[in-house]
Formats: sequence, C-alpha cells, structure tokens
Amino acid sequence: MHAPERRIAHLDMDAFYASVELLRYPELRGLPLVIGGGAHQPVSAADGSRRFARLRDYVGRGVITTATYEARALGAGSGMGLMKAARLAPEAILLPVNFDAYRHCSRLFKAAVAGVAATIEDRGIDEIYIDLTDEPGETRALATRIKQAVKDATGLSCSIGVTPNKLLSKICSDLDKPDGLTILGMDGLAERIWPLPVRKINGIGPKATAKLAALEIHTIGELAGADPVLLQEHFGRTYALWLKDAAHGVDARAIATSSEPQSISRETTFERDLHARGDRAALSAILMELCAQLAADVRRKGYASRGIGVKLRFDDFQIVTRNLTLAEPTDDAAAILRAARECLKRVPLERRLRLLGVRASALSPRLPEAAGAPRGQGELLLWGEGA
DNA sequence: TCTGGGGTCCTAGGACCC
DNA sequence: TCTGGGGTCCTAGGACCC
Repeated sequence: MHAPERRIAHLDMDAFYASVELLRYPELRGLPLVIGGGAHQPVSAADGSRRFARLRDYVGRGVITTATYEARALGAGSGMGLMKAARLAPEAILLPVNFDAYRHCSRLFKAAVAGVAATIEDRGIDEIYIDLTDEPGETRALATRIKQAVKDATGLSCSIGVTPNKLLSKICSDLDKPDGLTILGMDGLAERIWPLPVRKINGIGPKATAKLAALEIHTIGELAGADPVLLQEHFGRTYALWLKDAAHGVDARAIATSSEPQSISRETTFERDLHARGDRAALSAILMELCAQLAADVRRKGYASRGIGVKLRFDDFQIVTRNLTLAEPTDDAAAILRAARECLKRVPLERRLRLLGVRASALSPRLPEAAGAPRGQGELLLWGEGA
C-alpha cells in the first residue's frame, strides 16, 4: 500500500510585468516591448495620446526584467543589459518597472487561485505551486478552471504544468507558453522530459550546465543515463545524487504554504564607478540612504535584525561581503549604519566600486512590547496577534 | 559603456564549549 | 608518540532563482 501519485501544479504568469503594462497601455499590444531601468515614463499629450521611450534612447546600466514575445523574437531577453538590447531592437518600446502595479496584480491572481484550490506555495511575484491532490475533480478540468479564474481576476494569461511533483511541474509549465497547459505523468518522462537540455531543471544553472557539457552531458536523458561515479567525482556526493534524482523525475518536496523571511536587503548600482577615497562623500550619502531604507523595510515588515552586513561589487564584478552579529536585534537606522561602517572597515578598498548594498539577517519578529519606536502608518499590531 | 535588485540555500573553516 | 569527538555559532563566498 502506498500513497497515490500527487497532483502538483506549477503556475507561471506569462511575461508578467510586460503583460501588466499592456493592461494599462493597450495601444502597445503587438509591439516589441521591454520593461527595465528607471526613469523614462511615458508622456501624455493633450489629445490623450502618449509618447513612449524607445530602447535606442536609453543610457544607463539597467537590464531587461521582462520582454514581450515580440521583443524576444528580436533577441531581447530577460537579464540582458538595456544598452546591448538597444543594439538588437532599437525601435522596441521601453517602460520602467512599476512594482506597485505588479504586486497588485500578483495579489489578485493568487486570490483567484485560492478560490479554486487551498494549498498554495508562494514562489515570488509571478509564480506559485498548487497541490491539487486532495481537490475534487479531474486534473484538466481543475487546471482549466484555475486558468479561467486568473484570467477573470486580472485579464492576464498564465501557463500551468501538472505532474506528480514540483520539479517536473516547473519544467512542464514552460513547455507550452504562453497560455499553456501541460499535464504529465511519470510514464511521459522519457518522451517529454529526457530530450530537454539539463538547463531546464530548476537548480541547474550556468555553472553546472557548463560542467555537464564538458562531460558530454547535454540532455536530461543523458544525465539520467550518466555514470554515478563520474558525477560524484565532479559534483560531490550530495549534488550528484540530487542530479540523478532530478533527471529521473524524482522529487518528494512538499508544498510549503507558509515561510518566514531569512533576510531583508537593499542595494544599488551606481551610475558610474566610485572610488572609496575620491568619492567618499557620495558613497557615505548612499550608505546612509540604504541603511535608512533597510531600517524602514525591517520595521515595516515587523522584524528586528541581529545580523548586519554589507555587499560591494567592484568594477571587475568581483563581490565581497562582510557581516557582523549584534548583541541585540535592532530596527534602528543609526544602529544599522554604525554596524555597516564597522563591516566596511574590514574591506580592502583599492578598486573602484560599482555597487553597494546592506543586508539584515538573523531576523526575529518584533514583539509589541519590545517595540520602542512609533508604529508605522496603517499598521495594526495587537496583543496576541502574529505567529 | 555588456551584466539590476531582491532573495534562498549550501559549503567550509575557525572559535568555542562540553 | 600522537593528538577525542561532538555540537553550535559565526563569517565569507558561491550557485542559483525570480
């Protein structure tokens, strides 16, 4: 006697940020559109028409966060520098990120799904896992109902994969994008999954892909058939075993319906590289601003932090971090700033800097009786409330 | 003029304690 | 002459993900 095969869905919103923008600017539908960078808001004319920035006019260090399928066809994809993308698709429309709008749509689509199925794992702003195992109804009908509920609530399409586990569902939600639905059982593994490149597995990134390629392992099927001893020699025991499981579609992870944040951070890339000595005043001002923002974030989310750290990226893209542990948790900007400065003292600052960040870790929920500072606007925290 | 900002998890070594 | 063994905390770096 064993448990019945699970029905795990992975739902991924299609080109989420760009699709949200198209709700607001429907005249852009069908055009290549990328989201990214900072300024360049559209300008409205008196007749109601709008002027949009073109990618070719962009100057700066931003990257594409989302590109419509029309822009992707021109070679402009997520993560690409906007300056580079401008060379490939100069006429593409460029819009700045508008997180408030995306968060709003995110809440709407998640609430819509919750109306159909109860067990949901949040995986960020535009994707979720759903456990359909105990939901009544046939799998295809359930998934179709979820897609329709998302569409009704937001006007947006999504793609869903349903399989016995998270690993396979994540792969499958990507197979039929956009507006896709892929249902797969273990019996479909060899036919549908094994021909795919190893990079499609969530957890195999650029480094592991390159190492596998050096071993002549390119597809998931080749990984499934690879010599376990060879894998262990190159990846270590733990990762090698995981690679084998993944290639065979084995993944027992449960849906996690709740989680606590492990860290909160703020970072910024400068418009130009700065030097610790020559640009001391500018760096100091940036650090103060980051610490103030971080303190506000930590406080707004109802935490205090005992671990404060800094992150620097040099002009050669090398990253260094320094951390320290405080005697007492804090959500105070001045205390965070003091700690961040202590950390910075331990960093050699010869090279020019490209990025500076501050991070709060070792978070503890801030209890009402421990809250010394005034409550933020709109917050309500009562005795007995919270976990 | 390539390469953002917000996260998670893992590893590994040293300190320190029993 | 050789050199305990956990266990936990702390720090730094790295791979990976959205």
